[in-house]
Amino acid sequence: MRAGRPRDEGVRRAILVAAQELVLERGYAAVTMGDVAKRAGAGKQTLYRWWPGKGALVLDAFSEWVSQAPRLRGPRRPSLSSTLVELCRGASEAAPVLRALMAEAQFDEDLHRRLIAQLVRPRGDELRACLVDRRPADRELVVNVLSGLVWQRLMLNEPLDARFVRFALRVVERI
Amino acid sequence: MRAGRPRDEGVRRAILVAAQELVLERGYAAVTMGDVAKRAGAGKQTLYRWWPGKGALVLDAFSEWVSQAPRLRGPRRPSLSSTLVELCRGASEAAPVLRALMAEAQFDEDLHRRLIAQLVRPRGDELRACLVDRRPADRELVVNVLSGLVWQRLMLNEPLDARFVRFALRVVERI
Amino acid sequence: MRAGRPRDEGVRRAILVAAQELVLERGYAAVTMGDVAKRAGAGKQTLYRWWPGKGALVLDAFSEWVSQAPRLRGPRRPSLSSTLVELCRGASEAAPVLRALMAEAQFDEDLHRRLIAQLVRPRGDELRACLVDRRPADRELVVNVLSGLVWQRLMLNEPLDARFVRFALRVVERI
Amino acid sequence: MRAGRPRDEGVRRAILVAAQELVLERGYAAVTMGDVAKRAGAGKQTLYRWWPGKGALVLDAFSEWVSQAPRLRGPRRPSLSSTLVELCRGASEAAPVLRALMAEAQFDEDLHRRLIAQLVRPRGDELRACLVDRRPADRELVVNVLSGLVWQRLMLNEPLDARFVRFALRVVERI
DNA sequence: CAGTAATCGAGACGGTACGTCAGGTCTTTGA
DNA sequence: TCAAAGACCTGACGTACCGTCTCGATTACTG
Repeated sequence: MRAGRPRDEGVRRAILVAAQELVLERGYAAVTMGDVAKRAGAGKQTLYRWWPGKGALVLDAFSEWVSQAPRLRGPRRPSLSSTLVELCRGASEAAPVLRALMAEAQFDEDLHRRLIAQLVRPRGDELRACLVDRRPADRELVVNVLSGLVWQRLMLNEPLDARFVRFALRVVERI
Repeated sequence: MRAGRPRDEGVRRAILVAAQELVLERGYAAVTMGDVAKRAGAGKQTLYRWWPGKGALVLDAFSEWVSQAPRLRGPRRPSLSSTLVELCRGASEAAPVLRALMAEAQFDEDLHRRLIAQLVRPRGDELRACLVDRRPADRELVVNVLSGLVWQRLMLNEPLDARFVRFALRVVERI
Repeated sequence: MRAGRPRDEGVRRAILVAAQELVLERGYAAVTMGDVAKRAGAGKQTLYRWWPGKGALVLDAFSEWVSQAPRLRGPRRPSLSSTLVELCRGASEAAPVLRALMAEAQFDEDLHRRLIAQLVRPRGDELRACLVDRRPADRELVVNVLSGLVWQRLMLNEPLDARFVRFALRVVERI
Repeated sequence: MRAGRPRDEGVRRAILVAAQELVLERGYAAVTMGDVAKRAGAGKQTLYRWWPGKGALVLDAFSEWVSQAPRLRGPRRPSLSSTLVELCRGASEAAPVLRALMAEAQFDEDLHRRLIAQLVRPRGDELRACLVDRRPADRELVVNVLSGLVWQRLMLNEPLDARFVRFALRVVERI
């Protein structure tokens, strides 16, 4: 093992919790690294030791939050519609954070990569998994269209509600 | 006429030109209001008198730029494919600015409204105009899908090239 | 007479009144040329046409105010003590303005000259007039000492009250 | 010891030196906090962390300068005349700064207190120390008169030369 | 009585400094 | 070596006021 004092896992969790709370309270833009440090009872340096910036930190904070959410993990393959409903529910709740992260990622190459790896790709994979009985080319097509509709909806700040889900499913069944 | 010294049109144009040049040279994030003022030979206050911030200013600068671009204005209704090609060409050239503006708009309600009114809606309308022979419900569906695909492509920093256009058209003809 | 529209005397008075009121309401430092113009219903240019800056304007505004004050103008030569009392009363009332003007004059050569000509010298002359029966050398000495004591008192923001007058008179009778 | 990085004494000195140099080169009014920061290789925030504004900073810069000057510190009590000569020499050299500080203090209550505590009172005490063989009441009287004469001379921008010293001493011996 | 010249209110303009804020790094003490 | 605390440099922010300018409108005198 590496020499020196080991990383304090409690501190890491405190930081993520603080980041999450503050972002939910004030919104992403109104939270600073210093705020998070203070709330977590940590030093700013400790934040920067483990995360390159606010974006990556908040991304981690909400990755955990999302993965804690009860996802449908039955033995049977989930249907597209139930998956889409679940996905929209999550995206709707976390909409302000998702918007902010995607926005910040436009100015930060590294965050952009992380965001795609931790959020965009996994959601795409979930959808893809519901389409195993489609032709591979069609599969990509549908995944692209659905993901495009959802992200556009987020960035334009329009609701990801049941009406939208019906709309999206109507599109898919036409393809 | 209104009392007082009238707004100097030359200054307005100089500011927009300066903003455009600087954004193209250095990229949106690396340009400050002070830079634009200096390049335009204007005072910062003059910028803030007419625009609420960098986002709105750059949006105006590129709105004019876009509207100067030779758009297809034939007497006949343009085809969907040619419109999409043209739209992707424009979006591809201005991609860095579009990404930045959409990103900034996530943090700025006012800019969000302006962006939709000056960029998002007009492009949607162009597409819609090519679809007059579709059923109204289908029309909205197609416009949404295409616009979603394009914006997603922009935010994920993937190329809006000929291959993408073919892909998008394939989607549309299935609907 | 010179061609062109003649100076509007009403405007001049309105500006002086506005300056005076504003300075009394908010204090010298918190008043701007723009404020005075607005209150007077005048344009800023009109202010700058007739005064070089805030200092000179306020000086004029309070010169008139001071000269309106009922000064002892009897047929007989006024006594030193009554003159000093009167002078301290005036200085005490206008203390904030006097402090500000003298302060501003330290940064403005022109205002410095005006201040001496319109305020410092006249007050010295009033004192001098009470000392005609002293030897000329003594006279200057006393005037200098008294004026020094008063200005020091102003700049140090100490009260110019009856106690001070007694103190000053005690000094003088020793000389 | 207190936690956190301790104040960097070198930075503090660099700032004071920079302030002093710039004020001597350009004059108080032509120096900005930003100038001082740049010259000192410091951030503006660091200046504002330790001083509330330009006035307090320059006051500190010249307080140190004055205290470095070789003051008469003989075993014997210094004479009034030699003290006054020395005081006028210092005041004469630093006249522009003293005028500016006293002026600024008229607009800034906090600076006013600092100025009196760091400059006005100490000089008065030096004079008072030369007058221990006078009656207490006379002592205050003389100190007030001398200090009044000096400050008036400064504010009216008249020379504090040998002639003035003789004049002042003549006044005192009459009292 | 038209023409000239200066005034006036209004407010845009270039410029300069302000004081604040956040980002990210560095330097202590202490565990 | 990690951690908390907080000083530090950097650079942009948006505001305030300065003194000048450019309008249209007004008001005298001048030819």
